[in-house]
Amino acid sequence: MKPTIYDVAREAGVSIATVSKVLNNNGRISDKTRKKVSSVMEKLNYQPSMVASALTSQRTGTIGLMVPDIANPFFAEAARFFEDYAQQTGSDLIICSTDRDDDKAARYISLLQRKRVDGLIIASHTGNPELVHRLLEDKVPTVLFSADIRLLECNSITVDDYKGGYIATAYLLSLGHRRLGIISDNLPGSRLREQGFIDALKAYELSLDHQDQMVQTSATLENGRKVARRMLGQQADKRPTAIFACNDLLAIGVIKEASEAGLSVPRDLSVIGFDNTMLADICHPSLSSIAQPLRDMTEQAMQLLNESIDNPDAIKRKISLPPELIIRDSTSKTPE
Amino acid sequence: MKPTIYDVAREAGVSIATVSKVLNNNGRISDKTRKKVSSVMEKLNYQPSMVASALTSQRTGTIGLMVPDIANPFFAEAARFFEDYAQQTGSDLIICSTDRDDDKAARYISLLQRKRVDGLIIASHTGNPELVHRLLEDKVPTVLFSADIRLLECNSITVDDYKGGYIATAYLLSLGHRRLGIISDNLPGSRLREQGFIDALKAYELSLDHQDQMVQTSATLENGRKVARRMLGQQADKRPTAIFACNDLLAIGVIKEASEAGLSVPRDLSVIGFDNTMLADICHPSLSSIAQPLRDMTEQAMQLLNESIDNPDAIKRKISLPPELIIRDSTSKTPE
DNA sequence: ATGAAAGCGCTAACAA
DNA sequence: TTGTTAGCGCTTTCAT
Repeated sequence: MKPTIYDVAREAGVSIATVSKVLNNNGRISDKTRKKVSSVMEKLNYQPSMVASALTSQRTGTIGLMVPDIANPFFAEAARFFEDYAQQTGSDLIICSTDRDDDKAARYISLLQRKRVDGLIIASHTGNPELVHRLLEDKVPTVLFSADIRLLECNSITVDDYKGGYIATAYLLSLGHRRLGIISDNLPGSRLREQGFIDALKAYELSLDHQDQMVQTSATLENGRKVARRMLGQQADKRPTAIFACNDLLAIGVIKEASEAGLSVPRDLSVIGFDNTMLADICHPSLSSIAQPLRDMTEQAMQLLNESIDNPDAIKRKISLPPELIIRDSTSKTPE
Repeated sequence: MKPTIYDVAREAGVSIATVSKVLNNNGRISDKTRKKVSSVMEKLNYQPSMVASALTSQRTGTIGLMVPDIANPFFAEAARFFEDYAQQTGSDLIICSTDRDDDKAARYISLLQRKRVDGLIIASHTGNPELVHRLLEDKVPTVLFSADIRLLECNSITVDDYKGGYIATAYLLSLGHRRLGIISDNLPGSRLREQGFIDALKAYELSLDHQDQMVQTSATLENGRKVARRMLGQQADKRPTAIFACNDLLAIGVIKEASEAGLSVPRDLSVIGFDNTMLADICHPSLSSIAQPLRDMTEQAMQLLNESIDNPDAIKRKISLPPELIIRDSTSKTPE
């Protein structure tokens, strides 16, 4: 069996309280006994049980990270940052993919609570605010990430979606484009991106002529293609010369479809995405995109979470960080 | 405070043993008390502490997954499968990114042991077999994933790397290519892929003329570009007409570099990758690749791990699964 | 500076 | 069928 604190104590000829003290480096311990105990620990290859210490200290040192799908590059990249920040405080991450399924999310939340995680980061928008509401009632330290529930008094970190939509659009307009299309998904953040899009058009005294210039779909490459097919199927003087897709996957779908339809990106069509995932670099032409400041966002989120863990009654904050325009090869000026 | 088993027992007018029994659905309990207890649990919103039960049962229900980097799509995709299989047994995953750094890996292993995870999946090749060796000595249920340490008697799941290298190469040869290049990384599996490459050449009575046709580098897009630059910089009748890259990222680097150098893929150069990550679909032209059967591999790995958890002395097995050739648009016949 | 002892919230063997 | 009780391996007062 694994050695316990008792084994160490016996072998070192001290009490378990003493061992605990050198372990946690608190209380006053003479240098001599500290050395003695330490050497015994070494010798026995003692690995203190965090499950036992969690039982007494009420801290597990693990935090739960809920994402829609860890195989999605945006969330995988975010998870990596979270992991790194967690590690700094000696914590680790349990990762849960919800597939944006409320039942699955509920089951995972329940599991994480039974595991007594110190806190929760919810990067998976669930359609159901009730889930988060219950967490708040139970005073479970929680922060929403890259998604917010505005009517709920909860911690959240988001990119400024409205501004992101605005600058993406303003950029396309500045390149001379006047017929724009937007493809968004069905998440709350995307409503804001759409609003930014519309307001940017207004600033140029433009507006959307017809439905087909603004469509919502769930975020897959295939859906990007489908929508593009429809948008680009219009006659040449009606179809958009630039498309703003609310995430990179959709944008790449557009690029692929355009290429296959014989349109050259960016010569015949400019495309801009959102999220600036590693995919933006990989597709061809490389994708201009609106970057979420992931590193800062995760850092702020962890900070908020840690504060919330230290003081569950701390006032809740909603923090929004600025997006950044990343220009690559999928956008260019209009011909004339 | 959160309600405990005592609260439930008191409220239901029974002993904690009874509560425990209805909780775990064992022992004989009358229907009446079961109902009573259940309703009290419901009413109090009782969430049994898994840390307490872990302390007694010696099972935490969590398994550790060590990967080089969870932001790497190959491992993110694998993690997703692992998560799904873990969920079936009510477990969850702690994910650790090692960056292939032995110290970091060692620290994570230590952390996971202190957390008393039920088992470890190591998908992160560490240069140091000693780490795994120690786990084996401590009888920590462990399985190596997509990497093996051949001299160590340990569980492992791998794709048949040799065969993968062979069929990739045989495929290129069947297309008429005779001047081939290979770019591999510095992992053990890649040695096998190289061997498969060489043996396939032999079967056509070909061999490598010179060093430049076979280079090793670490697996990044940028490195793929660098190597491609060198390979393709040779005069036209010397440079390879097809390149086998030992993973998708390198392959995509090659494609990007070739395009920029004015070569058309696949007309002027065929490229094939390895791993068949989602990136293969996203790049342009889409990438032919050797698929690792991730779903099967993860399933087998979880099965091996579970057996190993149930019986730490179970005999160790090394399982190798067949790769599959996935043809997309980055490969084609030679002109003549 | 060190130790005794009382929990933390469960499980499981044994009694009743 | 139900309850008593002794752990599981720690932390933390409170004595000494």
